[in-house]
Amino acid sequence: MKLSEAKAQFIQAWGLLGAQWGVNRTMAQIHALLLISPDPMSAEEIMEGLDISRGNANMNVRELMNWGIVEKVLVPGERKEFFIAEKDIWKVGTAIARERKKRELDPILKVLLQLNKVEGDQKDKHVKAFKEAIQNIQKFAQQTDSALNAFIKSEENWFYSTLLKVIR
Amino acid sequence: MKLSEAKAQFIQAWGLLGAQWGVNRTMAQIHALLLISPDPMSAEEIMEGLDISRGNANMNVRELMNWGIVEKVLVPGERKEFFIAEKDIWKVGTAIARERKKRELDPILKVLLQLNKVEGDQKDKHVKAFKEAIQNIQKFAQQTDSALNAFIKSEENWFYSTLLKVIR
DNA sequence: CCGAACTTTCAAAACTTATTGAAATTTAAG
DNA sequence: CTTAAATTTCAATAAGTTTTGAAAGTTCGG
Repeated sequence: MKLSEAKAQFIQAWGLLGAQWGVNRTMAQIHALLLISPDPMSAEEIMEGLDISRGNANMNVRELMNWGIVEKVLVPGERKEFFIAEKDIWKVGTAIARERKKRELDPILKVLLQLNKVEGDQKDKHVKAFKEAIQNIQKFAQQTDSALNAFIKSEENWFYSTLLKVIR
Repeated sequence: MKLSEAKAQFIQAWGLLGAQWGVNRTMAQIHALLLISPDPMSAEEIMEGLDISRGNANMNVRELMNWGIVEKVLVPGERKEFFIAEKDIWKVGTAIARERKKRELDPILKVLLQLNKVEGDQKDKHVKAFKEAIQNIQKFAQQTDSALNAFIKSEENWFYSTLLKVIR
């Protein structure tokens, strides 16, 4: 397989994956493009590489920076801005986990807490079924929350353990 | 808070969560409705409860059954079909994990395997960057695959440990 | 078998989300 | 400063997804 073909395939696959994760497809594709690029890329290069408009490129690069997995770098002697992706995929994973937890798990935990306050006769089977369901879900959600927090935090340990390997 | 209000809030929250998980909103809402219902519900009751059309209800109930988290039950003396949701939320979690792994992780693992075959001069920095990126992602993807498989399998253990608690 | 009750399908319409591109704004070199 | 290059914004539009509802299909009691 030729490099150009392989690149195209990877960008496509990463884009599809992103789309299913609620990340917009272009955002994931830009990330893919930067992941496999040996050098920082300019907005122009991204636009050309993916055949997208300037506005689209700008918007999605910004969002990737918000997520903390793409950075702006300045190339000496160049007026333009260049971008690079975080190449440690574990960091990317924890960044995604952090964002999604914020967007998804945290709000539902808040709602579940509220819903425990439902009033009504314990003997009413509707009330009983509701309370039971909410409590089970809450228990599960809290377990998931703990697991995710551990994963997100693990980034630090991973970083240090990698560092240890390098300096030894 | 009144029960009716609490139900509406839960259905709404669960629907939003589903939407962000790439599950269609109505599908998640039907699941929520069934989760908190003390009795099996008919297509009519679902349509009325969520104010959706017959077609929409039918389609999404079927999909929930494909995912293995909703079942058809027959109520003696009734011509209609009724539906119930899996109430063990851990099972629901593993069912979702299984589906998403199938839809998302498995395809990218396949692509990554292919992409290792890229040909080209190892000294070309483009080739080098590409191979490195792919290998790192592959490693991470395989770790994730193992973790998910363990989680999906854990359902059995969970089931037996719950059973043990009950029969003791 | 027949017919009524029920379920499924699917094309068209409604709704949602992403993209474009041109205008407005910002930036930095001279 | 001024100017041109670069970036950002955003209204219009395109693309994609979900929902509806009526028609077709299925099932079952009599």
